[in-house]
Amino acid sequence: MQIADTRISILETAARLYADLGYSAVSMRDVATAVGVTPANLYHHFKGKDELVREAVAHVFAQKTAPIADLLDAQGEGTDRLKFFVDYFVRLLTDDWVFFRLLVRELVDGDEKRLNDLARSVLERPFRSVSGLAGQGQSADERFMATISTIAVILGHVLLSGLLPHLPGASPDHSTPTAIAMHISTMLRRAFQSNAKD
Amino acid sequence: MQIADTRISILETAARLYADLGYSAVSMRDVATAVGVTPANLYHHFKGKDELVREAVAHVFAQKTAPIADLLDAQGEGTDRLKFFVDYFVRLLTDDWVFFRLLVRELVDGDEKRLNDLARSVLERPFRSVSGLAGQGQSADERFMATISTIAVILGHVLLSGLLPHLPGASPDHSTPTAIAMHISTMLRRAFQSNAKD
DNA sequence: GTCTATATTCCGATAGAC
DNA sequence: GTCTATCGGAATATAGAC
Repeated sequence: MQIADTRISILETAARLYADLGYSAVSMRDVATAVGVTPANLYHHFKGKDELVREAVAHVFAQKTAPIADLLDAQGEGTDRLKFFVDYFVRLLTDDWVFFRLLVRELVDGDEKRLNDLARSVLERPFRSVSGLAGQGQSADERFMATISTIAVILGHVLLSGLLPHLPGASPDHSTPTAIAMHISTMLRRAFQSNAKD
Repeated sequence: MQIADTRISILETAARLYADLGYSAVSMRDVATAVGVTPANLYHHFKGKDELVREAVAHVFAQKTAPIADLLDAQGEGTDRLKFFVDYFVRLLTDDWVFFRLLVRELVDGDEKRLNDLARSVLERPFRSVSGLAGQGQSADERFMATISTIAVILGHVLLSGLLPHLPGASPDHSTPTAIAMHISTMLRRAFQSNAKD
């Protein structure tokens, strides 16, 4: 389309700036300048900064999370669905720096309402899909914790990826999505498969 | 001591505010008011906001991380040092919300220099101590990744802990430090012990 | 729907008295 | 070492023309 949809342009530019610098570090002027409009224009499309932040975050989450559960559910029973989820989720977080940083910012800064929105819009469907993949022989509590651990280890790896070059013994190969995903898959398989007793 | 050390008081108050709200959301006025001094006083003790932020973060990290490696190294060979580390680190992150949030903020927002400082001041010594605990029979690369995974799963669990009540199947017991630490220890033991082949 | 112009508040930072 | 007073600029937000 030739006529740019200003509202969408504002949302995506704002989301990128918020992801990089944090909400409070980005002014309405900054967003307006980056989009190429005046600050007053932003107030035509959004009530104020709070609304712009909320809608920018929701815009990114809505775009990125819709495919996750669909792709998971489409996997046949014969495939390694846990490995598929790990590969997909690692790749999503490492490839889309905006999504990852907004996700972490919401997890750290979000109040109860925003955490609830986050749970329902981003993590609930993948959570349900993964719940059945790990620790089938265990109790409901153990399966719940195993699911959390699966998401946690992926999130933690990506969060630490920027730090790896500064730790002793690191090599560039350790930060690649492929290496991370492969390591996590192997680790989770060992941890949660066939553990009748220990 | 009766005479309050204003500088220390500024550092600790600032660190708490920065942890809760983020660096750019907290003004020098906010810090001064919370401490009970005037904004001009802050500029007597620190060159400006940048320096105050850096020193406040460094102050918290220096206090909290010194005991970690010492305690780890003091553990005898016969004890379960991996379990000890997991218990200690989970407890540290869950009990000290200021430390945890500052850590995550530095991981997400830090530039190369700050990440390097973070690696050396906080994570390098525990990293070395943990490196020998998991996956003894494996290659250097595998042990490196296993160490990262150990820290990652703990970090991820704490990061997700605020979200658990909003996920299906959760109970309050899942968010307790004891339950988290126990689950992670069991998981890591299964994942990294005695894996000659699979 | 986008602009110009502006109101009002808040920001980081400094000068100088005590 | 702490204060009062203040500067110059940037923040969010609004009014009203086009």
